[in-house]
Amino acid sequence: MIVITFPDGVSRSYEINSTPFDIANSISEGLSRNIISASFNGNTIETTTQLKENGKLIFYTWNEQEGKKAFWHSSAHVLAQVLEELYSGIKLTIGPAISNGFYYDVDFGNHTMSEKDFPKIEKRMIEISREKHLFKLKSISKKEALDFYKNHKNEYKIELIENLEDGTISFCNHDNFTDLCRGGHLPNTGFIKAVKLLSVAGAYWRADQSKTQLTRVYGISFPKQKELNEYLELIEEAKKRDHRKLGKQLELFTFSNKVGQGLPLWLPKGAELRERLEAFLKKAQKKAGYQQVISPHIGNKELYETSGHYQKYGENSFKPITTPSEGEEFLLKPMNCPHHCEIFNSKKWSYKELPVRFAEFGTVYRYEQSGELHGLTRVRGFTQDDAHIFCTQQQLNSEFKNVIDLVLYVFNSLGFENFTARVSLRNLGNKEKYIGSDEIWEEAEKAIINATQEKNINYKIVYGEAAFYGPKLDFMVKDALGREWQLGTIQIDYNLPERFNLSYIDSENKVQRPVMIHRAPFGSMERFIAILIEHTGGNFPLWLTSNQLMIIAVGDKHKKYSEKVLKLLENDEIRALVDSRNETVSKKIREAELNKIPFMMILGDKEIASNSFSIRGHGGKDFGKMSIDELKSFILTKSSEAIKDF
RNA sequence: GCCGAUGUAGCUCAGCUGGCUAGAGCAGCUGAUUUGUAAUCAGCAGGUCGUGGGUUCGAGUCCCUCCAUCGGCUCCA
Repeated sequence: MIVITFPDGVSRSYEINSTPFDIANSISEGLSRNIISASFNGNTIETTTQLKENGKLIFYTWNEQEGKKAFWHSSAHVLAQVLEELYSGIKLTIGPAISNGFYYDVDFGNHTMSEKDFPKIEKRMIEISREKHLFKLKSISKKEALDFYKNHKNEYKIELIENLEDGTISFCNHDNFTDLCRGGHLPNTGFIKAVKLLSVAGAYWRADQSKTQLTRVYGISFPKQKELNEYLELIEEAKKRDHRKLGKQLELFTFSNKVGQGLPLWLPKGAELRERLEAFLKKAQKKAGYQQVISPHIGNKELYETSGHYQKYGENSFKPITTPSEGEEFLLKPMNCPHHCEIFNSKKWSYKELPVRFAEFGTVYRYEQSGELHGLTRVRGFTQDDAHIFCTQQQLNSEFKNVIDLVLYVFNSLGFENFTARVSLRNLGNKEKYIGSDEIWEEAEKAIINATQEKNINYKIVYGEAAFYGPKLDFMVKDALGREWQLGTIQIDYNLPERFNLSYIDSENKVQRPVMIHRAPFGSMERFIAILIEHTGGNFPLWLTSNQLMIIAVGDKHKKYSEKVLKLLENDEIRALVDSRNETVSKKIREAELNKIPFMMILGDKEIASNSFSIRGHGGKDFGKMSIDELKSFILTKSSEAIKDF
């Protein structure tokens, strides 16, 4: 007998070699029907794995992410089976589950594959699923595994197996299909009731640009057709919140081929929104002891050679600008830090003056690869809400924590609750990508992790995401379609102070090197606004929106009165507009709705006579009648409730 | 940059296997209407069918080049 412990702490005894399925069945038949996957002592296992020792067992159903993973991973096996069936001689590589669905990377050889082929593949996947083939996992020796794939001439699988240890290798079979796999499958294919292939894309083998480009087929599957339909509807809804679409609709920004790819043009409404956000941050930064500085849009090439940026990025960026003077070269500013270092160097500093914090909404230009450009989230010209803090080693921890507070203040003020904090460290296997000694890096990494822990922020460590000059704490937020973007960032840097020979005089009159913190709570104005648009669906907070109220004059004769009301509101800094066009009230309401204006005032004979005005909220909410004074305090209160001072 | 897809009026979209002068709705302009909580009516104007080349008697439609956009990959100071 073996003792199985369940997540609720209850333990029960079972025959040795019982499977998770047997155990679930002993609890309830319903459970056994729903279990998709299980984990035993922390390892993912099959529902048919025989248990041979005491341990902790967790069942996974479709309701758990783990269950979905097994479901989708199993679906990837079925996809691979169909692809092999339809395209002879292709080579399979890997086919994992992802957060929404699965993909399979395939070397199609001479075959071509496009979205037109999806329907027949989906159809065949469903046919196979209906046949309820069991997923059978079996251990296999390294030699047998290698022989199998040598026979299939599949160099990718061979490479994978060569990196595995003998004794840990398994194959998964279902129907007539076999794949190298470590497990985590459905009991049988019959669970898969609905399949949708989503896209084809190129993907490099082992994520390495120098290796073969494979074809990646993305898909998603569900236990019920209804759930697939709901998922597709959800995607359609999410696409309506796409900032590129709303940016056009709400006339916030545009692009022009004549101006150039990835170079956003801010329209009046977008510019106003952006300036309001800048003012919001400037105000908080002033309280936090920052000083504004201004630096030019170009800098001498030497500046970036000193910083190391030119060596690192020069070849893949905008080329230097030459001048009539022989050998003189300037670069379009790709970052603000070197300029701020030189601002720091403009005088001699005493330890008594530190920390010094230089802030600038600095516009920078980077030649991003054409395929990477994406609306406002990835552009070639953008404005960072940048600042650099120069401090002593002793001040580093508290300065870092203050910056965390500022970032959290910004995120909270804008309703970004679902962010993740990422500690971005070096890829230790690729140290030549980074400048600075190990000691310096370790010190900086320790400082970031300490400060983050002291602030009680949940974080995950990701290797290989550091900047080349130092580690970072990044605040990641998802867009409407679930893609993750880095917004806020805080970076510790011991390297640029060295390279720019920054110094201050300490209390013992000795020359010391300051530490530098780079930070940008928004990240960039462009990306932040893009994500803000997607999170709010274009319904910006009242304190931020350009137009808070639309005064809708019922007829021509109410125009004058409307304008008088407008003046009164404007006196209290309420942002309103008058719509006195020769159109019906319904049409004017409709347009205010489409423009996502938070409040509408209907102004006609009745209102003028009673001196109270009918207020409608965006979406049709009726706020009843208000006097001008009531309306003023209503809007001002609502507006200030949403935003607290730093 | 790479893989795949797409590109028709300011916007959203029709235009079947190549065949009359390229269509519609919204927006715009003009006029009528003076309006009460999500589209008043009529008329007008608006397009080198992304660019350049080719095939053809004939190209929005087929082929090639380039440009841009979209989904990924790679990259992201």
